[in-house]
Amino acid sequence: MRQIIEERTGSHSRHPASSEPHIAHMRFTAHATVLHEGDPARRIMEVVEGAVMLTKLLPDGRRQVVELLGPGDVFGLAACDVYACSAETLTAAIITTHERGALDRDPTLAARLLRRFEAQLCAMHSHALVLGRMSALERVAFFLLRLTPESVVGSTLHLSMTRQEIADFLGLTLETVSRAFSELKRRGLVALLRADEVKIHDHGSMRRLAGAA
Amino acid sequence: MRQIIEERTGSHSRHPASSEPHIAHMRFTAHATVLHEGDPARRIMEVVEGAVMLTKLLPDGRRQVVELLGPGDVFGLAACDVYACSAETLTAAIITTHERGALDRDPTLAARLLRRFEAQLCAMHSHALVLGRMSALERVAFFLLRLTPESVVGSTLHLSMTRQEIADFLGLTLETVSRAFSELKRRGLVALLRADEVKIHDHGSMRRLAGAA
DNA sequence: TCCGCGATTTGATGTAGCTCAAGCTTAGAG
DNA sequence: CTCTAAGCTTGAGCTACATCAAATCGCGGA
Repeated sequence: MRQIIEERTGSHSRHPASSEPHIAHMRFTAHATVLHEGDPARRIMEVVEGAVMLTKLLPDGRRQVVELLGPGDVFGLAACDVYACSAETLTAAIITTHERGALDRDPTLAARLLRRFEAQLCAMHSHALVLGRMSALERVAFFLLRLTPESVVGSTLHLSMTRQEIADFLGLTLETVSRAFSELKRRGLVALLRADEVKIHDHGSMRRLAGAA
Repeated sequence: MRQIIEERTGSHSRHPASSEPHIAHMRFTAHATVLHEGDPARRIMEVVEGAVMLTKLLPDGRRQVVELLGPGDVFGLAACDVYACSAETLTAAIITTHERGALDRDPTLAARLLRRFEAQLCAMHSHALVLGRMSALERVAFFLLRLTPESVVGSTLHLSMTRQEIADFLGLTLETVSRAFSELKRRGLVALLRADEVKIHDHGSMRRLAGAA
């Protein structure tokens, strides 16, 4: 069905499409680097399948996971001519790319990306509220409720992120994230089947914690 | 030159275009509410002139200013069918609106908005890094360096926001913002001509504080 | 099965920024 | 010019989260 041309693994996949502009889809393993903040921004990318995180670094090494992406989401953006964020896969993933010029030539593509940008911008607005104004417990509750439908298997959520990655997404430390999970468990709002498998028991309380958003 | 049809003042201007879809441009005074979070999302809006802030509220009243907009920036977005943020003018402003359906019909408009969405999404990514990982002093330095060119008069910046608004943008309290201004002044990085007029003396140090971004 | 290592949890202590509480500054009205 | 009120600054103490430091868990390989 889908045209899969290349297989990329590990972290050796820097701006993979730049040298082979004809490639339509690329397959990545989990924990692969798709592109680096600061590299020349040649193409716009789209998640076809899997999960990707966008990160930004400060010179001293502090990291922020700025966005979590699922199928349909767009990345590889640039304010000037270099990528504004790095992108890493969280799971095995399939990525497709578009030439930047194609946005002007292909109105259908433009319309689709426009819709997706709107959704992603709204998600960023919510995230700003989380980062700027919510307590640690509220942030973790919000995070669990916002996990993509893809990560829900039966009634349990599968987190494909470490505590450190969650912490970097929520603007916390890994210890604080861990304590928040324990506190939610202690209060009976969730059960931790394993470190990366969560079952939500009390959706109402969780939603109240997360700001009823 | 520009077609100005309506004059709106104060906070009585709720989704002003919804009942008069033929209106192209609207003029607002400073501190006017352009639209409310949660109202039906009928139109997409664009800042023509002036400055607008987008805010989100939590049920208990905590507020986050999620985005600061200048000429060309787009707002009035919705993840579902209601506006995700409220919008208030910071200065006198001129706003234009587009029917949501026009995005599909008008490829030129779509292309323009696409470019702007990309820029705004990149700005949100930076803002996430600020909110999630920067100290109070760094946030304020970042804020001062990112003020729109419009607010720069000669060599001094004119802040059209109160300490509370800046605090809500940076995820701080107004006291902490005030202390950060005082600290920057004490260190000789800026001069405070008035509460709302700042002159940057040491751009290098400011840029270093703001993460050299 | 046992071992080893990375990830997680938990505990003890430190601190940046929040909260509460005065004063101070400034612009606008009378 | 004086008065007032809104906004700003500064101080003192508190608290949520960070930091530092051990355990403990759990999975892949021998």
